[in-house]
Amino acid sequence: MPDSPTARAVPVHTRDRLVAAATELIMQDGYAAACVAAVAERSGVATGTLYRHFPSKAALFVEVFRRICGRELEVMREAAEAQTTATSALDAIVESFASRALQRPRLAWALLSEPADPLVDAERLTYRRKDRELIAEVVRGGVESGEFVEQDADASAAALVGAIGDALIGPLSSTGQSHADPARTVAELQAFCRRAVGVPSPA
Amino acid sequence: MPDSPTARAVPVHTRDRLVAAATELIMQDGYAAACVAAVAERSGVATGTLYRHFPSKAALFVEVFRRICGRELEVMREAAEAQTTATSALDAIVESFASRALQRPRLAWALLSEPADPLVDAERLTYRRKDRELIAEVVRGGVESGEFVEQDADASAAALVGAIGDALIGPLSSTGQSHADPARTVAELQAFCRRAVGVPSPA
DNA sequence: GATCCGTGTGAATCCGGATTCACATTGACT
DNA sequence: AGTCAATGTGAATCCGGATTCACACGGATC
Repeated sequence: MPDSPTARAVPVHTRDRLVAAATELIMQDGYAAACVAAVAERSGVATGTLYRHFPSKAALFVEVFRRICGRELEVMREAAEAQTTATSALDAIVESFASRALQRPRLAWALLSEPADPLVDAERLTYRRKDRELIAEVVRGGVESGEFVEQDADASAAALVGAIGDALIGPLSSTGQSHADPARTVAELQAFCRRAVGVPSPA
Repeated sequence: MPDSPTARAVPVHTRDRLVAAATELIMQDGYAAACVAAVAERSGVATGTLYRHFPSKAALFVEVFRRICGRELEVMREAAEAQTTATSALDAIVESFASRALQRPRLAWALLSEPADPLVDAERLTYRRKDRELIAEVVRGGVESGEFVEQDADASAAALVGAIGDALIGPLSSTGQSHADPARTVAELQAFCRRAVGVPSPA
């Protein structure tokens, strides 16, 4: 039975190759470098082919962002849910976010603040909102359990998202300089966040 | 002595008019709406004239950003220096930043995170760094005086800048919805920042 | 084997701005 | 008056991409 219908020569749906190529380009050189021509070339297809699978460049990248951000969010959520206290959940979120951002700084920057199409920006905001919601959830839990002081969970969550993002990507924004000591940076940030939500000082 | 040399018919150096027009456009509709044609029209000159005073559009907007951000920074610095304790200085910075950002949300967003030319982005980063330095200074003071707990002032400053920015403009990012209760938002943010640097709870 | 559909091709085209430039105008200085 | 520098004009031009489209090609269906 040569060449059965289901066992085609690993064509790997072109659509997926396009998404993969776009993802790689963003990881390497950010959104700016991810022009249609580059994506097509990297996928081994012509530029026109891209439009057989996506109505526009923006649509392709919305999908790319959706996939990446979705996974990131899931990782954070799982990290948080594996913990038993709000404090350790907060630590876990920071740790998760930080370690991944520091490993792929370019990607982190692209995801968090690199200029992009309006459609892509909208997608970014959607996920940022989800990040806030996840953190707000943790904060609410901490306040209820008495681990954290009384506070407006949504306001704190917004501030925490900003703090985490800026502390990690702010300093190295687009310029390639990395943090001197990642572990220390993360620890410092965790301490900051704990204090911010009012975890009693360990001293 | 009709028409003395110094009393020209209020020409108001065209250069300044261009800067003013560009500033107004940014305040109203953000960077995206500030195209060369619009700036020129609003200044009452032709597009070509812009290039008599600036080598490029980016150069014009770098100057615009420099002026605005410089003033904002100065206001924050003065607000901080008028205080006698690090805690009140931190409060004053947050209050200053917040009240101004909430009054001109569109401008705040343009200044903090709207996509712009690389040159303009670079200017933005310069001022963000200065913001960090100002706050780091305050944090250092607080740590020394014992008002704040021991911490890495630079790391905390980066996180604080992010927290303040996100808490204020994050939620309303580009979409016109404003904060329900500005005063409450500011108070909540001040409390967050105090806790974050380890000011002993007022309770 | 005729037709159709899904897919691929890539040069030509379109598009939104920024930028240029040949041509005034005006005031200053000789 | 004559020259020059500075400034203004705005239509024409340029430019970096995204997007289109007329033209294949293979496999499936009838």
